[in-house]
Amino acid sequence: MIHPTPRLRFAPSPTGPLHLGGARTAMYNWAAARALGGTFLLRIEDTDQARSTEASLQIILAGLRWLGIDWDEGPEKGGDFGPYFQMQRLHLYRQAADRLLAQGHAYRCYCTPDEIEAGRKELEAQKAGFSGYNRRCRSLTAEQRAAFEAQGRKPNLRFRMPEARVLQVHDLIRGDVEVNTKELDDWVMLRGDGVPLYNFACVIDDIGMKITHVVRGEEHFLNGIKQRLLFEALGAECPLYAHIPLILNKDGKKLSKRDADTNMLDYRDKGFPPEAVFNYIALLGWSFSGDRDVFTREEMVARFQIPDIGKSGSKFDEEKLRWMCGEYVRRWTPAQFVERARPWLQGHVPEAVFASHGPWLRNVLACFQERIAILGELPPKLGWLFAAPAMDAAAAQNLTKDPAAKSWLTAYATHLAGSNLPPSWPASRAGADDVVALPSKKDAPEVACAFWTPSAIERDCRAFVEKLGIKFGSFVHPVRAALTGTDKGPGLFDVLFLLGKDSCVQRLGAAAR
RNA sequence: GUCCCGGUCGUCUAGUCCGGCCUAGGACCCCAGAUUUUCAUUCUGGUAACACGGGUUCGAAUCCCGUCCGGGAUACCA
Repeated sequence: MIHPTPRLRFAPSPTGPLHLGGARTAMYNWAAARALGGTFLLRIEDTDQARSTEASLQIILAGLRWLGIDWDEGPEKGGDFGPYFQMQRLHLYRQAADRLLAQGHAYRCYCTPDEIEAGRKELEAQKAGFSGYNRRCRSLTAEQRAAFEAQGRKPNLRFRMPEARVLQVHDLIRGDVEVNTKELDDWVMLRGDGVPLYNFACVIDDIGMKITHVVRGEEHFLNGIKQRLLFEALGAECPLYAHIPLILNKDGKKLSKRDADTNMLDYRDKGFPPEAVFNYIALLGWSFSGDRDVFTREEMVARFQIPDIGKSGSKFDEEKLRWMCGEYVRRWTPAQFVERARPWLQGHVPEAVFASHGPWLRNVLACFQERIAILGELPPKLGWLFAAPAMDAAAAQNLTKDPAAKSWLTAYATHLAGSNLPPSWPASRAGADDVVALPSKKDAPEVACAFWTPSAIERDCRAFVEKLGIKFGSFVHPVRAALTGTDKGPGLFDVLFLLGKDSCVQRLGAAAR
Protein backbone atom coordinates (compact mmCIF):
# COMPACT_ATOMS: atom_id res chain seq x y z
CA MET A 1 0.00 0.00 0.00
CA ILE A 2 1.24 3.44 -0.85
CA HIS A 3 1.51 5.63 2.20
CA PRO A 4 -0.59 8.73 1.74
CA THR A 5 0.72 12.11 2.79
CA PRO A 6 -0.04 12.47 6.47
CA ARG A 7 -2.91 14.86 7.06
CA LEU A 8 -4.11 15.64 10.53
CA ARG A 9 -6.69 18.01 11.85
CA PHE A 10 -7.98 19.74 14.90
CA ALA A 11 -11.73 20.02 14.71
CA PRO A 12 -13.09 22.23 17.46
CA SER A 13 -16.69 23.22 17.78
CA PRO A 14 -16.99 26.94 18.42
CA THR A 15 -19.28 26.54 21.39
CA GLY A 16 -16.82 27.79 23.99
CA PRO A 17 -13.24 28.90 24.48
CA LEU A 18 -10.14 26.85 23.75
CA HIS A 19 -9.50 25.04 27.00
CA LEU A 20 -6.54 23.07 28.26
CA GLY A 21 -7.72 19.74 26.89
CA GLY A 22 -8.52 21.17 23.49
CA ALA A 23 -5.19 22.90 23.36
CA ARG A 24 -3.41 19.64 24.09
CA THR A 25 -5.39 17.77 21.46
CA ALA A 26 -4.60 20.47 18.93
CA MET A 27 -0.95 20.39 19.93
CA TYR A 28 -0.56 16.63 19.59
CA ASN A 29 -2.19 16.67 16.18
CA TRP A 30 -0.02 19.59 15.17
CA ALA A 31 3.16 17.97 16.48
CA ALA A 32 2.37 14.68 14.79
CA ALA A 33 1.69 16.42 11.50
CA ARG A 34 4.94 18.34 11.72
CA ALA A 35 6.87 15.27 12.82
CA LEU A 36 5.52 13.24 9.93
CA GLY A 37 6.15 16.01 7.44
CA GLY A 38 2.44 16.22 6.77
CA THR A 39 -0.32 18.77 6.81
CA PHE A 40 -2.17 20.17 9.81
CA LEU A 41 -5.57 21.65 9.20
CA LEU A 42 -8.35 23.22 11.15
CA ARG A 43 -11.95 22.23 10.61
CA ILE A 44 -14.72 24.04 12.39
CA GLU A 45 -17.52 21.79 13.56
CA ASP A 46 -20.27 24.36 13.84
CA THR A 47 -23.27 22.12 13.34
CA ASP A 48 -24.58 22.82 16.83
CA GLN A 49 -26.15 26.05 15.67
CA ALA A 50 -27.72 26.85 19.00
CA ARG A 51 -24.39 27.00 20.80
CA SER A 52 -21.89 27.94 18.11
CA THR A 53 -20.76 31.54 18.08
CA GLU A 54 -18.39 33.65 16.05
CA ALA A 55 -16.90 34.94 19.31
CA SER A 56 -15.93 31.43 20.37
CA LEU A 57 -14.37 30.79 16.99
CA GLN A 58 -12.21 33.88 17.31
CA ILE A 59 -11.18 32.94 20.83
CA ILE A 60 -10.17 29.46 19.71
CA LEU A 61 -8.17 30.76 16.77
CA ALA A 62 -6.48 33.37 18.94
CA GLY A 63 -5.67 30.73 21.54
CA LEU A 64 -4.05 28.46 18.99
CA ARG A 65 -2.05 31.29 17.48
CA TRP A 66 -0.91 32.39 20.90
CA LEU A 67 0.41 28.92 21.61
CA GLY A 68 2.21 28.91 18.31
CA ILE A 69 0.06 26.18 16.81
CA ASP A 70 -0.24 27.17 13.18
CA TRP A 71 -2.39 25.49 10.58
CA ASP A 72 -1.79 24.90 6.90
CA GLU A 73 -5.43 24.82 5.85
CA GLY A 74 -8.57 26.12 7.46
CA PRO A 75 -10.20 29.36 8.55
CA GLU A 76 -8.41 32.49 7.30
CA LYS A 77 -6.06 30.24 5.42
CA GLY A 78 -8.14 28.40 2.86
CA GLY A 79 -6.90 25.25 1.20
CA ASP A 80 -7.78 22.75 -1.50
CA PHE A 81 -10.08 20.65 0.66
CA GLY A 82 -12.51 23.27 1.87
CA PRO A 83 -14.79 24.66 2.86
CA TYR A 84 -13.51 24.17 6.39
CA PHE A 85 -16.74 25.07 8.13
CA GLN A 86 -19.19 22.22 8.33
CA MET A 87 -22.21 24.44 7.88
CA GLN A 88 -20.82 25.29 4.46
CA ARG A 89 -20.60 21.62 3.54
CA LEU A 90 -24.25 20.63 3.92
CA HIS A 91 -24.53 19.63 0.28
CA LEU A 92 -21.75 17.09 0.76
CA TYR A 93 -23.56 15.48 3.67
CA ARG A 94 -26.79 15.41 1.70
CA GLN A 95 -25.07 13.62 -1.18
CA ALA A 96 -23.53 11.04 1.08
CA ALA A 97 -26.81 10.57 2.88
CA ASP A 98 -28.65 9.85 -0.35
CA ARG A 99 -26.08 7.29 -1.31
CA LEU A 100 -26.21 5.58 2.08
CA LEU A 101 -30.00 5.55 1.96
CA ALA A 102 -30.01 4.03 -1.50
CA GLN A 103 -27.56 1.35 -0.42
CA GLY A 104 -29.56 0.49 2.66
CA HIS A 105 -26.91 1.58 5.15
CA ALA A 106 -29.24 4.26 6.40
CA TYR A 107 -32.95 4.57 6.97
CA ARG A 108 -35.47 7.28 7.73
CA CYS A 109 -36.65 7.54 11.29
CA TYR A 110 -39.92 9.34 11.97
CA CYS A 111 -39.89 8.97 15.73
CA THR A 112 -40.42 12.05 17.85
CA PRO A 113 -38.15 12.69 20.81
CA ASP A 114 -40.95 11.56 23.12
CA GLU A 115 -41.42 8.32 21.25
CA ILE A 116 -37.71 7.63 21.34
CA GLU A 117 -37.62 8.27 25.05
CA ALA A 118 -40.58 5.99 25.64
CA GLY A 119 -38.92 3.26 23.60
CA ARG A 120 -35.74 3.63 25.58
CA LYS A 121 -37.58 3.29 28.88
CA GLU A 122 -39.26 0.16 27.62
CA LEU A 123 -35.94 -1.41 26.66
CA GLU A 124 -34.51 -0.53 30.05
CA ALA A 125 -37.47 -2.16 31.75
CA GLN A 126 -36.72 -5.34 29.83
CA LYS A 127 -33.18 -5.22 31.20
CA ALA A 128 -31.90 -6.14 27.78
CA GLY A 129 -28.53 -4.65 28.68
CA PHE A 130 -28.98 -2.17 25.91
CA SER A 131 -30.99 0.97 26.27
CA GLY A 132 -30.71 2.95 23.09
CA TYR A 133 -33.11 3.57 20.28
CA ASN A 134 -35.59 0.73 19.83
CA ARG A 135 -35.17 0.74 16.06
CA ARG A 136 -38.87 1.04 15.39
CA CYS A 137 -38.33 2.72 12.04
CA ARG A 138 -35.78 0.23 10.79
CA SER A 139 -38.25 -1.65 8.65
CA LEU A 140 -41.15 0.60 7.90
CA THR A 141 -43.47 -0.31 5.04
CA ALA A 142 -44.11 2.18 2.29
CA GLU A 143 -47.58 2.79 3.71
CA GLN A 144 -46.28 3.50 7.19
CA ARG A 145 -43.75 5.94 5.80
CA ALA A 146 -46.41 7.67 3.74
CA ALA A 147 -48.58 7.97 6.81
CA PHE A 148 -45.82 9.65 8.81
CA GLU A 149 -45.04 11.94 5.89
CA ALA A 150 -48.70 12.86 5.70
CA GLN A 151 -48.50 13.92 9.34
CA GLY A 152 -45.78 16.33 8.28
CA ARG A 153 -43.04 14.56 10.20
CA LYS A 154 -39.53 15.37 9.06
CA PRO A 155 -37.46 12.19 9.26
CA ASN A 156 -34.00 11.89 10.72
CA LEU A 157 -31.59 9.64 8.94
CA ARG A 158 -30.24 6.79 11.05
CA PHE A 159 -27.33 4.49 10.43
CA ARG A 160 -28.25 0.84 10.17
CA MET A 161 -25.85 -0.67 12.68
CA PRO A 162 -24.79 -4.25 11.99
CA GLU A 163 -26.24 -6.47 14.69
CA ALA A 164 -23.93 -8.26 17.08
CA ARG A 165 -20.81 -8.04 15.03
CA VAL A 166 -17.50 -8.22 16.84
CA LEU A 167 -15.02 -5.66 15.62
CA GLN A 168 -11.30 -5.91 16.16
CA VAL A 169 -9.92 -2.43 16.02
CA HIS A 170 -6.49 -1.00 16.52
CA ASP A 171 -6.02 2.25 18.37
CA LEU A 172 -2.63 3.96 18.36
CA ILE A 173 -2.91 4.49 22.11
CA ARG A 174 -5.01 1.62 23.34
CA GLY A 175 -3.67 -1.07 21.08
CA ASP A 176 -5.99 -3.84 19.92
CA VAL A 177 -9.51 -3.61 21.28
CA GLU A 178 -12.58 -5.74 20.65
CA VAL A 179 -15.98 -4.12 20.47
CA ASN A 180 -19.35 -5.71 19.88
CA THR A 181 -21.68 -3.60 17.74
CA LYS A 182 -24.59 -4.60 19.93
CA GLU A 183 -23.31 -1.93 22.33
CA LEU A 184 -24.03 0.65 19.69
CA ASP A 185 -27.14 2.49 18.69
CA ASP A 186 -28.63 3.09 15.29
CA TRP A 187 -27.30 6.58 15.56
CA VAL A 188 -28.70 9.65 13.87
CA MET A 189 -26.59 10.91 11.01
CA LEU A 190 -28.66 13.68 9.58
CA ARG A 191 -31.46 15.67 11.14
CA GLY A 192 -34.71 16.38 9.33
CA ASP A 193 -33.52 19.92 8.66
CA GLY A 194 -30.48 18.68 6.77
CA VAL A 195 -27.93 19.48 9.49
CA PRO A 196 -25.61 16.54 10.16
CA LEU A 197 -24.63 15.23 13.56
CA TYR A 198 -21.06 14.85 14.76
CA ASN A 199 -20.25 11.29 13.72
CA PHE A 200 -21.63 11.70 10.25
CA ALA A 201 -20.14 15.07 9.38
CA CYS A 202 -16.86 13.98 10.87
CA VAL A 203 -16.51 10.97 8.62
CA ILE A 204 -17.64 12.71 5.46
CA ASP A 205 -15.11 15.46 6.16
CA ASP A 206 -12.30 13.14 7.15
CA ILE A 207 -12.79 11.41 3.81
CA GLY A 208 -13.14 14.66 1.91
CA MET A 209 -10.10 16.17 3.59
CA LYS A 210 -8.06 12.99 3.24
CA ILE A 211 -7.34 12.77 6.94
CA THR A 212 -4.87 10.02 7.80
CA HIS A 213 -4.52 10.25 11.59
CA VAL A 214 -7.01 11.32 14.22
CA VAL A 215 -5.84 12.24 17.69
CA ARG A 216 -8.68 13.14 20.02
CA GLY A 217 -10.03 12.69 23.53
CA GLU A 218 -10.99 9.23 24.71
CA GLU A 219 -14.60 10.31 25.06
CA HIS A 220 -14.69 9.69 21.32
CA PHE A 221 -13.56 6.10 21.44
CA LEU A 222 -16.99 4.63 20.82
CA ASN A 223 -17.70 7.32 18.25
CA GLY A 224 -14.61 6.02 16.55
CA ILE A 225 -16.24 2.62 16.26
CA LYS A 226 -19.37 4.10 14.74
CA GLN A 227 -17.21 6.06 12.37
CA ARG A 228 -15.19 3.04 11.27
CA LEU A 229 -18.43 1.32 10.31
CA LEU A 230 -19.47 4.34 8.30
CA PHE A 231 -16.13 4.44 6.50
CA GLU A 232 -16.70 0.82 5.67
CA ALA A 233 -20.24 1.45 4.39
CA LEU A 234 -18.87 4.22 2.21
CA GLY A 235 -16.09 2.00 0.93
CA ALA A 236 -13.46 4.39 2.25
CA GLU A 237 -10.34 3.63 4.21
CA CYS A 238 -10.52 4.98 7.73
CA PRO A 239 -7.74 6.99 9.34
CA LEU A 240 -5.58 5.74 12.18
CA TYR A 241 -7.16 6.62 15.48
CA ALA A 242 -5.49 7.67 18.70
CA HIS A 243 -7.77 8.21 21.67
CA ILE A 244 -5.99 9.99 24.45
CA PRO A 245 -6.97 10.19 28.12
CA LEU A 246 -8.50 13.32 29.54
CA ILE A 247 -6.86 15.99 31.64
CA LEU A 248 -8.17 15.98 35.18
CA ASN A 249 -8.10 18.34 38.11
CA LYS A 250 -6.25 17.81 41.38
CA ASP A 251 -8.98 15.51 42.64
CA GLY A 252 -8.92 13.39 39.53
CA LYS A 253 -12.22 14.82 38.33
CA LYS A 254 -13.01 16.48 35.07
CA LEU A 255 -11.30 19.85 34.83
CA SER A 256 -13.74 22.70 35.36
CA LYS A 257 -13.67 26.47 35.61
CA ARG A 258 -13.06 26.13 39.32
CA ASP A 259 -9.84 24.22 38.89
CA ALA A 260 -8.01 26.28 36.33
CA ASP A 261 -8.46 28.95 33.77
CA THR A 262 -10.42 27.17 31.11
CA ASN A 263 -9.77 29.76 28.45
CA MET A 264 -6.25 29.75 27.04
CA LEU A 265 -6.53 33.50 26.55
CA ASP A 266 -6.77 33.94 30.31
CA TYR A 267 -3.22 32.64 30.53
CA ARG A 268 -2.21 35.06 27.83
CA ASP A 269 -3.84 37.95 29.63
CA LYS A 270 -2.12 37.12 32.90
CA GLY A 271 1.25 37.09 31.24
CA PHE A 272 2.06 33.40 31.11
CA PRO A 273 4.73 33.00 28.43
CA PRO A 274 3.11 31.01 25.63
CA GLU A 275 6.18 28.82 25.08
CA ALA A 276 6.04 27.82 28.72
CA VAL A 277 2.36 26.99 28.57
CA PHE A 278 2.97 25.04 25.39
CA ASN A 279 5.83 23.18 27.00
CA TYR A 280 3.82 22.39 30.11
CA ILE A 281 0.76 21.19 28.23
CA ALA A 282 2.91 18.95 26.08
CA LEU A 283 4.01 17.20 29.26
CA LEU A 284 0.47 16.28 30.20
CA GLY A 285 0.55 12.80 28.77
CA TRP A 286 3.79 12.87 26.86
CA SER A 287 7.39 13.14 27.92
CA PHE A 288 10.34 14.50 26.04
CA SER A 289 12.83 12.22 27.73
CA GLY A 290 13.55 10.65 31.07
CA ASP A 291 15.58 13.58 32.29
CA ARG A 292 14.42 16.76 30.58
CA ASP A 293 11.24 18.76 30.97
CA VAL A 294 12.13 21.99 29.22
CA PHE A 295 12.27 21.87 25.44
CA THR A 296 11.38 23.93 22.40
CA ARG A 297 8.63 23.32 19.90
CA GLU A 298 11.23 22.22 17.39
CA GLU A 299 12.73 19.73 19.80
CA MET A 300 9.29 18.35 20.51
CA VAL A 301 8.52 17.95 16.84
CA ALA A 302 11.83 16.19 16.31
CA ARG A 303 10.88 13.37 18.63
CA PHE A 304 7.13 13.37 18.84
CA GLN A 305 5.37 10.11 18.04
CA ILE A 306 1.70 9.44 18.60
CA PRO A 307 2.17 6.00 20.22
CA ASP A 308 4.35 7.58 22.90
CA ILE A 309 1.38 9.43 24.33
CA GLY A 310 0.47 7.96 27.71
CA LYS A 311 -2.51 5.77 28.39
CA SER A 312 -3.41 7.11 31.81
CA GLY A 313 -5.09 10.39 32.65
CA SER A 314 -3.01 13.23 33.98
CA LYS A 315 -3.79 15.92 36.47
CA PHE A 316 -3.25 19.58 35.84
CA ASP A 317 -0.71 21.07 38.24
CA GLU A 318 -0.57 24.84 38.22
CA GLU A 319 2.54 24.89 40.45
CA LYS A 320 4.59 23.17 37.84
CA LEU A 321 3.18 25.39 35.14
CA ARG A 322 4.34 28.43 37.09
CA TRP A 323 7.76 26.91 37.59
CA MET A 324 7.94 26.32 33.87
CA CYS A 325 7.04 29.95 33.22
CA GLY A 326 9.89 31.08 35.45
CA GLU A 327 12.28 28.87 33.52
CA TYR A 328 11.34 30.64 30.33
CA VAL A 329 11.36 34.14 31.76
CA ARG A 330 14.89 33.64 33.04
CA ARG A 331 16.12 32.56 29.63
CA TRP A 332 15.18 35.78 27.87
CA THR A 333 17.82 38.37 27.08
CA PRO A 334 17.19 41.80 28.68
CA ALA A 335 16.03 43.14 25.33
CA GLN A 336 13.64 40.22 24.81
CA PHE A 337 12.34 40.67 28.31
CA VAL A 338 11.57 44.33 27.63
CA GLU A 339 9.66 43.43 24.50
CA ARG A 340 7.67 40.72 26.28
CA ALA A 341 6.92 42.93 29.24
CA ARG A 342 5.90 46.00 27.30
CA PRO A 343 2.16 45.24 27.13
CA TRP A 344 2.05 44.69 30.89
CA LEU A 345 3.99 47.85 31.60
CA GLN A 346 1.85 50.15 29.52
CA GLY A 347 -0.40 52.15 31.78
CA HIS A 348 1.75 51.30 34.77
CA VAL A 349 4.94 53.11 33.89
CA PRO A 350 5.25 56.55 32.28
CA GLU A 351 5.10 56.48 28.51
CA ALA A 352 8.39 58.39 28.29
CA VAL A 353 10.24 55.45 29.77
CA PHE A 354 9.86 53.49 26.56
CA ALA A 355 10.89 56.39 24.36
CA SER A 356 13.83 57.89 26.16
CA HIS A 357 14.96 55.55 28.94
CA GLY A 358 15.54 52.31 27.15
CA PRO A 359 18.75 51.30 28.90
CA TRP A 360 17.35 52.26 32.26
CA LEU A 361 14.18 50.22 31.66
CA ARG A 362 16.28 47.25 30.60
CA ASN A 363 18.17 47.52 33.85
CA VAL A 364 14.97 47.80 35.85
CA LEU A 365 13.50 44.69 34.26
CA ALA A 366 16.72 42.74 34.54
CA CYS A 367 16.42 43.13 38.29
CA PHE A 368 13.10 41.29 38.23
CA GLN A 369 13.93 38.53 35.82
CA GLU A 370 14.60 36.01 38.54
CA ARG A 371 11.79 37.32 40.68
CA ILE A 372 8.74 36.68 38.53
CA ALA A 373 7.27 33.75 36.64
CA ILE A 374 4.46 35.50 34.83
CA LEU A 375 4.47 38.99 33.41
CA GLY A 376 1.37 40.05 35.30
CA GLU A 377 3.42 40.03 38.49
CA LEU A 378 5.51 42.88 37.20
CA PRO A 379 3.42 46.08 37.50
CA PRO A 380 2.74 45.85 41.25
CA LYS A 381 6.47 45.47 41.85
CA LEU A 382 7.49 48.60 39.97
CA GLY A 383 5.51 51.42 41.55
CA TRP A 384 8.32 52.59 43.86
CA LEU A 385 10.47 53.50 40.89
CA PHE A 386 8.22 56.35 39.88
CA ALA A 387 6.60 57.63 43.04
CA ALA A 388 7.28 57.62 46.75
CA PRO A 389 6.00 54.24 47.89
CA ALA A 390 3.40 53.46 50.52
CA MET A 391 5.02 51.61 53.40
CA ASP A 392 3.82 48.03 53.91
CA ALA A 393 3.74 46.42 57.33
CA ALA A 394 7.09 44.69 57.07
CA ALA A 395 8.79 47.86 55.86
CA ALA A 396 7.22 49.94 58.61
CA GLN A 397 8.54 47.47 61.13
CA ASN A 398 12.04 47.64 59.69
CA LEU A 399 11.90 51.39 60.02
CA THR A 400 11.08 51.38 63.72
CA LYS A 401 12.81 48.22 64.87
CA ASP A 402 15.89 50.13 65.99
CA PRO A 403 15.12 53.53 67.61
CA ALA A 404 18.28 54.95 66.09
CA ALA A 405 17.34 53.94 62.55
CA LYS A 406 15.84 57.30 61.64
CA SER A 407 18.98 59.13 62.58
CA TRP A 408 20.98 56.79 60.33
CA LEU A 409 18.67 57.58 57.46
CA THR A 410 19.09 61.30 57.98
CA ALA A 411 22.84 60.93 58.07
CA TYR A 412 22.87 58.74 54.98
CA ALA A 413 20.64 61.20 53.12
CA THR A 414 23.09 63.97 53.85
CA HIS A 415 25.95 61.75 52.81
CA LEU A 416 24.29 60.79 49.53
CA ALA A 417 23.41 64.39 48.75
CA GLY A 418 27.07 65.00 48.29
CA SER A 419 27.67 61.78 46.37
CA ASN A 420 28.03 61.00 42.71
CA LEU A 421 24.88 58.87 42.38
CA PRO A 422 23.31 58.90 38.91
CA PRO A 423 20.53 61.45 38.44
CA SER A 424 16.96 60.48 39.23
CA TRP A 425 14.34 59.63 36.68
CA PRO A 426 13.18 61.32 34.48
CA ALA A 427 16.52 63.06 34.00
CA SER A 428 18.74 61.59 31.32
CA ARG A 429 20.95 58.91 32.72
CA ALA A 430 23.18 58.57 29.71
CA GLY A 431 26.58 57.49 30.89
CA ALA A 432 25.19 55.34 33.66
CA ASP A 433 22.54 52.91 32.46
CA ASP A 434 24.08 52.26 29.11
CA VAL A 435 27.36 51.07 30.62
CA VAL A 436 26.13 49.31 33.76
CA ALA A 437 24.28 46.06 33.36
CA LEU A 438 22.03 45.08 36.24
CA PRO A 439 21.53 43.12 38.31
CA SER A 440 25.02 43.66 39.58
CA LYS A 441 26.79 40.41 40.19
CA LYS A 442 29.44 39.99 42.79
CA ASP A 443 31.98 38.71 40.32
CA ALA A 444 31.10 41.20 37.58
CA PRO A 445 34.10 43.18 36.37
CA GLU A 446 34.28 46.82 37.39
CA VAL A 447 33.13 49.16 34.64
CA ALA A 448 34.28 52.69 34.06
CA CYS A 449 31.32 54.98 34.59
CA ALA A 450 30.82 58.71 35.02
CA PHE A 451 28.63 57.92 38.04
CA TRP A 452 28.83 55.55 40.92
CA THR A 453 27.97 52.01 39.91
CA PRO A 454 26.15 49.67 42.26
CA SER A 455 29.43 48.18 43.43
CA ALA A 456 30.88 51.64 44.06
CA ILE A 457 27.72 52.54 45.99
CA GLU A 458 28.15 49.41 48.04
CA ARG A 459 31.79 50.12 48.87
CA ASP A 460 30.88 53.61 49.91
CA CYS A 461 27.93 52.41 51.93
CA ARG A 462 29.95 49.82 53.80
CA ALA A 463 32.52 52.42 54.70
CA PHE A 464 29.76 54.78 55.82
CA VAL A 465 28.16 52.10 57.99
CA GLU A 466 31.50 51.24 59.53
CA LYS A 467 31.95 54.86 60.60
CA LEU A 468 28.47 54.73 62.09
CA GLY A 469 29.68 51.80 64.11
CA ILE A 470 26.64 49.58 63.53
CA LYS A 471 25.97 46.26 61.86
CA PHE A 472 25.56 46.38 58.13
CA GLY A 473 22.46 44.22 58.24
CA SER A 474 20.58 46.44 60.62
CA PHE A 475 21.37 49.49 58.48
CA VAL A 476 20.35 48.01 55.21
CA HIS A 477 16.77 47.05 56.14
CA PRO A 478 15.51 50.50 57.11
CA VAL A 479 17.14 51.98 54.01
CA ARG A 480 15.38 49.47 51.80
CA ALA A 481 12.11 50.23 53.54
CA ALA A 482 12.53 53.98 53.06
CA LEU A 483 13.39 53.58 49.40
CA THR A 484 10.99 50.90 48.21
CA GLY A 485 8.29 50.58 50.87
CA THR A 486 8.77 46.82 51.14
CA ASP A 487 11.22 44.31 52.54
CA LYS A 488 11.65 42.46 49.26
CA GLY A 489 13.09 43.22 45.88
CA PRO A 490 16.30 43.84 43.96
CA GLY A 491 19.65 44.25 45.64
CA LEU A 492 19.77 47.47 47.64
CA PHE A 493 22.61 48.99 45.62
CA ASP A 494 20.80 48.28 42.39
CA VAL A 495 17.86 50.07 43.96
CA LEU A 496 20.00 53.12 44.77
CA PHE A 497 21.51 53.10 41.33
CA LEU A 498 18.13 52.88 39.63
CA LEU A 499 16.45 55.47 41.82
CA GLY A 500 19.16 58.11 41.51
CA LYS A 501 20.36 60.78 43.85
CA ASP A 502 17.42 63.13 44.34
CA SER A 503 14.86 60.40 44.93
CA CYS A 504 17.10 58.59 47.39
CA VAL A 505 17.87 61.70 49.37
CA GLN A 506 14.25 62.74 49.41
CA ARG A 507 12.86 59.36 50.47
CA LEU A 508 15.45 58.82 53.16
CA GLY A 509 14.62 62.23 54.54
CA ALA A 510 10.89 61.62 54.40
CA ALA A 511 11.17 58.27 56.15
CA ALA A 512 13.32 59.79 58.88
CA ARG A 513 10.63 62.30 59.81
C1' G B 1 -26.56 -1.66 34.95
C1' U B 2 -23.56 -2.78 30.56
C1' C B 3 -19.15 -1.99 27.56
C1' C B 4 -14.12 0.10 27.05
C1' C B 5 -9.54 2.02 29.15
C1' G B 6 -6.27 2.91 33.05
C1' G B 7 -3.49 2.33 38.11
C1' U B 8 5.13 3.72 39.32
C1' C B 9 6.90 9.18 44.79
C1' G B 10 1.39 14.18 46.86
C1' U B 11 1.78 15.73 41.21
C1' C B 12 3.90 15.15 35.86
C1' U B 13 6.59 11.07 34.40
C1' A B 14 11.23 7.37 32.75
C1' G B 15 11.45 2.21 32.91
C1' U B 16 6.68 -2.09 30.88
C1' C B 17 6.13 -3.99 24.20
C1' C B 18 11.71 -7.36 23.91
C1' G B 19 11.43 -10.10 32.39
C1' G B 20 17.70 -9.54 35.03
C1' C B 21 21.62 -3.15 33.53
C1' C B 22 15.89 -0.83 38.87
C1' U B 23 18.86 -1.60 46.40
C1' A B 24 13.10 2.05 40.52
C1' G B 25 15.77 7.54 37.37
C1' G B 26 14.32 12.82 36.37
C1' A B 27 11.11 17.14 37.27
C1' C B 28 7.41 20.06 40.34
C1' C B 29 6.11 20.58 45.47
C1' C B 30 8.05 20.09 50.49
C1' C B 31 12.28 19.99 54.10
C1' A B 32 17.57 20.99 55.41
C1' G B 33 22.19 23.31 54.22
C1' A B 34 25.47 26.73 51.22
C1' U B 35 25.75 31.72 48.90
C1' U B 36 23.61 36.56 50.64
C1' U B 37 21.76 43.40 52.42
C1' U B 38 15.91 41.36 51.82
C1' C B 39 13.19 38.58 48.40
C1' A B 40 14.38 35.70 44.50
C1' U B 41 17.89 33.04 41.65
C1' U B 42 21.70 29.41 41.89
C1' C B 43 24.15 25.11 44.13
C1' U B 44 24.29 20.72 47.52
C1' G B 45 21.65 17.14 50.23
C1' G B 46 17.02 14.83 51.97
C1' U B 47 11.79 12.73 52.56
C1' A B 48 8.67 10.13 49.19
C1' A B 49 6.17 5.25 44.64
C1' C B 50 5.88 -0.11 41.38
C1' A B 51 -2.79 -0.29 44.17
C1' C B 52 -3.73 -5.31 46.47
C1' G B 53 -3.74 -10.81 46.17
C1' G B 54 -2.41 -15.04 43.55
C1' G B 55 0.34 -17.45 39.54
C1' U B 56 4.49 -18.31 35.74
C1' U B 57 9.97 -18.00 36.36
C1' C B 58 16.43 -19.15 38.83
C1' G B 59 14.63 -14.01 38.63
C1' A B 60 8.63 -9.66 37.72
C1' A B 61 7.43 -2.64 38.21
C1' U B 62 7.81 -5.44 33.58
C1' C B 63 4.13 -11.67 31.56
C1' C B 64 -0.93 -14.14 33.18
C1' C B 65 -5.46 -14.26 36.36
C1' G B 66 -8.51 -12.13 40.13
C1' U B 67 -9.89 -8.07 43.44
C1' C B 68 -10.21 -3.04 44.49
C1' C B 69 -10.02 1.89 42.95
C1' G B 70 -10.22 5.70 39.09
C1' G B 71 -11.74 7.51 34.28
C1' G B 72 -14.62 7.30 29.70
C1' A B 73 -18.98 5.79 26.90
C1' U B 74 -23.99 4.49 26.78
C1' A B 75 -27.92 12.00 22.89
C1' C B 76 -31.86 14.72 17.21
C1' C B 77 -23.95 17.72 21.92
C1' A B 78 -19.28 17.55 20.11
